[in-house]
Amino acid sequence: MSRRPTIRDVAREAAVSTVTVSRVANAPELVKPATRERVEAAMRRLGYLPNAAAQSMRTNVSRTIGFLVPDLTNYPNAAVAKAAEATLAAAGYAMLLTDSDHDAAREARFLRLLRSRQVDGILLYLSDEDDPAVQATIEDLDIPLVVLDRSLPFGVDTVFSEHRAAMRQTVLHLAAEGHRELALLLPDLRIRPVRERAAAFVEAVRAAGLEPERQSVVHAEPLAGGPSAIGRLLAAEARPSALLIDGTRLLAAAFEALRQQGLVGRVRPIAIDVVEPLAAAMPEVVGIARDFAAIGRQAAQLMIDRLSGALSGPPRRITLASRAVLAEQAALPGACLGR
Amino acid sequence: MSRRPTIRDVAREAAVSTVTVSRVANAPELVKPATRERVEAAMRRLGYLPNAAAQSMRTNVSRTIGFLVPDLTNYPNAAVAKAAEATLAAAGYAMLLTDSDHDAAREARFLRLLRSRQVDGILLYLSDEDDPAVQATIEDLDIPLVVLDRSLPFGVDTVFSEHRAAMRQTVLHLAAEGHRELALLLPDLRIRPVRERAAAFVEAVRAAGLEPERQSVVHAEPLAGGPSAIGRLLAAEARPSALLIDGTRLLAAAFEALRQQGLVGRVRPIAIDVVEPLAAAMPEVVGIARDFAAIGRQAAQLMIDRLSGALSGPPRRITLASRAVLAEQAALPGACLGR
DNA sequence: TTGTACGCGTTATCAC
DNA sequence: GTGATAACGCGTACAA
Repeated sequence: MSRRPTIRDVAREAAVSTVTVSRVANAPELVKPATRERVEAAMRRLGYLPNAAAQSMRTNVSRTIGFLVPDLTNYPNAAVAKAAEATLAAAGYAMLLTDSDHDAAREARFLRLLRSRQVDGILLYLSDEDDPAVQATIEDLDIPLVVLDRSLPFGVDTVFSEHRAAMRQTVLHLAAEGHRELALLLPDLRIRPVRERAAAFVEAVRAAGLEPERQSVVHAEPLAGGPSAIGRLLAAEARPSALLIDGTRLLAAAFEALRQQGLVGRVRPIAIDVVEPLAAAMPEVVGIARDFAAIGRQAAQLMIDRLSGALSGPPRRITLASRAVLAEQAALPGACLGR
Repeated sequence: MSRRPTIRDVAREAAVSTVTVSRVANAPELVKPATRERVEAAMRRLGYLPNAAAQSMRTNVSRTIGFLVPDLTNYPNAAVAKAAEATLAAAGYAMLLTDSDHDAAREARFLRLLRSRQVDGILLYLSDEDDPAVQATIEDLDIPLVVLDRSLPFGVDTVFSEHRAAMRQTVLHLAAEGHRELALLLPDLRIRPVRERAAAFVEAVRAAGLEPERQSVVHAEPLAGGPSAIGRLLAAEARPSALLIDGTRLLAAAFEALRQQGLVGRVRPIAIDVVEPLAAAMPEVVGIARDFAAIGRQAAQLMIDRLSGALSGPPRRITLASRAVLAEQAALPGACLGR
């Protein structure tokens, strides 16, 4: 395992200067075909690969994008990351992925780390859009940034999801089915989608003419206090007849609570942003879905356009729709899930 | 947005040489405290961050690890990647993530790309362990490689999962419950876990004394032909009474087929390697589980030890267990899933 | 069409 | 304890 071949080795092998080798790689049209072939043959013979670190140093461009997510095992994060990676790779960019595990301190640290690693831009899923330290770090960034579905108090390129219409549709649908008590179960996070959904729920409940004091919005930790908060909700005398649940983890917690209290089939579960294979397995449960691949593609494309200069000027804000997909209650197995 | 400060700017600001600045960053104990503080102050004032590309060029070390997965939206991939990233980050390594989307050609390409990006090592989930081009690319690699649960015809550091014991246990359990016709549903991939499970199933069926010709192993594309292959299986006259299903996607396809044929509740579904929140939502379905976080940690640690020199010598093979977790059939809602 | 010369930001080496 | 200097691999003026 000897030293890896450099541009100089190739130059020697092909009996040209390093400049010519560099040109064969970066601007082949400037090199006479015969010379080019000689150089390419030498490259193949030696197994030459350009040294990205050296290129990056020389050009001040790494063709690498950082992506920071709160939790990669959360399906939306993974799906968006996957689509973004594919789009970036097609444009010649690699993706440096970091997972903050919902820790704002780690987020600030990773942002600096990515910066120090010379990434050309950052795609960002924040776990707390209010955190001042993180906000300050972001504002200090001197590279393009694309934020995913967060509201920040300054202008940034952002890919938003529209959450309100689908929520409204879902609530109206449930009201039309005769549900009089609804509950919305949300993770306890300070992020835009949670806030939008809560606000839209309250509005929609009013629009549907449901008694406001019999509807509830519960913020729960999916893992820690989640199940018990849900348990309390279900034990209340004005128990909801339908439960809108945000995310796969809370959905699992909700099922557990329903099972424990023998309420399966008596409370209709409606899932928001649920992992796709699960949605396929239990379509009767899905309420609101998003096209995560499209989100990832758009975010990556926005980044690519910023870096290529195809897009310049003030922060761009893209909004993608959510979809309400509700089966008829009549067609539901409802009573049959769990125990 | 002016030029980013370099080590020279800091040196000037602190009235020392660049060497001293470098030492403050890399070997602070060699610098007199007073000097060190002056330098650190200058760093903070200027917002200095070392240029990773320059470091990498000088030292030939990037402190970056590549991770290639077949599909990031597949829960096991994401969970392993997350744990690996956390372990690597704690050791000062960043993770360059690529997704081959189950395309062997892309795998070979990404391996070269990672190499060209000067990653110090590669963690590898292969989508086809038999592909000769990929195998050749791997053997050519001159950096540490940790393979995840694949059998390759040459020695490599590998983190395996043990699949057989749990499969055997599960089959015996089902036989004891009275099931006489079993079917195992696997993705159509040439990878070790699929082969191990198939082999263990055949063995276990024999050990349980079940009639071999009434048991089946079906390889199905999760998306394309999957549902129809499952449909045929269920339409056969010797229809299985229990279905062991590998992976979340096939599980979804299986539910769809069961629903279509009105067999929900008459065929017991048993899931292998299923996404965790789904397992929490439908515990009655889970059959075999693995600790993906442990897998990711072990793989990352193996890599770190290779790079630090803590581990040297012949390829290391680590094997982690699977867990059979079967609820009693009597306690199952069985008859109640889907419609 | 090709080559010479230099510098990107950092660290290893060796001298002081 | 600190500094001068060279070198890492590459791309780019500029010259030929």
